[in-house]
Amino acid sequence: MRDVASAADVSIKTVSRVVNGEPGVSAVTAARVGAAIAHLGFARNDVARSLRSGRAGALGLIIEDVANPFYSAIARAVEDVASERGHILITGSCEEDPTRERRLALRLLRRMVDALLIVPAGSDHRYLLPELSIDTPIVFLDRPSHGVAADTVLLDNAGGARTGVEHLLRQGHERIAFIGDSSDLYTAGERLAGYRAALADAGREAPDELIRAHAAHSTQALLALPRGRRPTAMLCANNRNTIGALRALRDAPAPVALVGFDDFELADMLATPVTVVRHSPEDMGRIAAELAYRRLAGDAGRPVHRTIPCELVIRGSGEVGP
Amino acid sequence: MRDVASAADVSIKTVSRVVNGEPGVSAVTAARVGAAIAHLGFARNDVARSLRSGRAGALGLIIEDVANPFYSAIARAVEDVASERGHILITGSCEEDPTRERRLALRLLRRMVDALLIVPAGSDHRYLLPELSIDTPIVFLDRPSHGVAADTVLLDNAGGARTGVEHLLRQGHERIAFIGDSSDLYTAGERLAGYRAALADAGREAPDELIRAHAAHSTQALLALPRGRRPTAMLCANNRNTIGALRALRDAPAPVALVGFDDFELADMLATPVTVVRHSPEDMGRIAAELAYRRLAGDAGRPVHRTIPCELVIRGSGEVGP
DNA sequence: CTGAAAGCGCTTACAG
DNA sequence: CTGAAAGCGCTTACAG
Repeated sequence: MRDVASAADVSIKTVSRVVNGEPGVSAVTAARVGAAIAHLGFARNDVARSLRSGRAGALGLIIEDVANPFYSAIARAVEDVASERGHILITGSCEEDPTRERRLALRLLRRMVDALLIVPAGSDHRYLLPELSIDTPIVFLDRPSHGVAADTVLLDNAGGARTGVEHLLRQGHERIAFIGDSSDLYTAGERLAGYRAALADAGREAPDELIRAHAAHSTQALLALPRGRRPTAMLCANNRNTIGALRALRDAPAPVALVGFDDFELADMLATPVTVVRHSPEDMGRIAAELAYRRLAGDAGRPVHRTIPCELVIRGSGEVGP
Repeated sequence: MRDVASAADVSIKTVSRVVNGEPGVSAVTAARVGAAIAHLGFARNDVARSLRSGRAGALGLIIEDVANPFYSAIARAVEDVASERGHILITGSCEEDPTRERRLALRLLRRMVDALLIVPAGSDHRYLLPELSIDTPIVFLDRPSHGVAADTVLLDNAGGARTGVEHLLRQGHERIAFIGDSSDLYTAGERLAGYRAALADAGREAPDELIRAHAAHSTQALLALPRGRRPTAMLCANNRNTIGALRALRDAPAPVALVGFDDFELADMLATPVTVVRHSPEDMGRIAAELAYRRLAGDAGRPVHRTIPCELVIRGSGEVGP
């Protein structure tokens, strides 16, 4: 910028004005500066700009794994919102590891990201308290925060699971299994609660032997149960669980009804197209980013909690009778 | 840092030494500084650090779309390599738009990324020449650069396509279609060349009417050809083309053999499991990132070109006879 | 419409 | 082992 200034015979403040499109520069001066910029191949150094202004022009996003379609859909939606404002997106994968979550979060905050969006792996976010008080908006996605009050965007986990189970009950199923991850995981716990609630409303209880983790393995175990205790239907709590169960069911002697939580590519192309509880990860990412920008625009109201709805998509696997 | 220094009654240089684990600080002093850091909740400002050192501690990655599994696998591999070095990853999706590619590239370079990895959408990269001469390593992935010499990591596109077609020829197919995107796209063009080469080696030519873009639509058109001109097999040039063709083939009266370029999730779970030409996008991302770090470590040798191999995975759809 | 001065928070390049 | 000074390249907050 100093070189441009001396080439155009102006001060660096005037160069700064031209580079940033600020008003108050005569057309003649602006043209001279523009020519010098082009001639020298000048490009603004945004690191220096960030240091002075205190804002990096970047959003930080921490997810479990970018290679998982659910999270990459979120990342893409967040990127689109950031990009509209000329901001960039910094993404980190924490692999369900609270230590990595924390390390990544602090690393991004040291970069002075304008806001931090986080799908938390840990269950204690008090380490973020100093940042929250320092005016960096933090938004939680998919899972709630612990120990700090912050904007949050969740799915209707319990409602979606309930809808799936109610659908299976309507087909006449009596024994409906639940295949999910450990209910320590927030979303798995909520979906299990929805499953239980649907059964309770129907006057049934959920036998412990029908509630399982480790999709592929436990589906085989369920199929090996004696007739009468064997489930005729199952709710799979996420896309990985569903795919694991489908692999195990491929060799099943008798058909088993299946509803999966989360839609997935090619669900409609399998031999028996898969009925799913669908939602929009794109909406989750977009809404979270918009909440962050609202805070940056000065909204200092109480933390906001938004819920993304779920809907049943009927394709075939959930309509198999008992 | 200044506050820490005065709290610990040392200079900021000493605080800097402690924060960065540099040697030459007595244990007593280090402990006093450490206590002040903990007490004040100090965290280093990495933007200031980057400005002074000239390095952001970040890798920039430009891809077509993070939500596409091929690219998210690359992004994840790059992130893992960057993360080992304490670096972060900034990702941008350019949607096959040369203007967005350029805008994103310049935006990342203004942030002083240590290196830029790019899956190019455009066909003129001379706009990067000033940066290359300024010692920012740039690595091209999946498609070659134009007008600048740079490290490049490509798939064995032609070889992979040739392998797929040779496999279909061995099954006795005489009329093998090619379903791909416009051959303006580098990878599509290379795969088409491999297809042609395999047919030429077998003493056959590729009739123009069997070479098509727009997978779903043109698969239907091919099926509507009169017997004798109708293909009995097809090579699909990428994962999107394959899925499009599979949707169209679902209602086909007679089975058609199919080999797809790119593996994809659930390929083995479809009614007829899909034979594919498989490769490793993870290797592509990892190798590209390693090349970038080798340059940063001082390697100033000639641009390197690496090729990722392809292999045929036999699953069923490619073994359907004519 | 234009510019001089200060400063963002660190690291560099020294000196002692 | 420790620190004083300069400077990275901008923007801020002024003054004229």
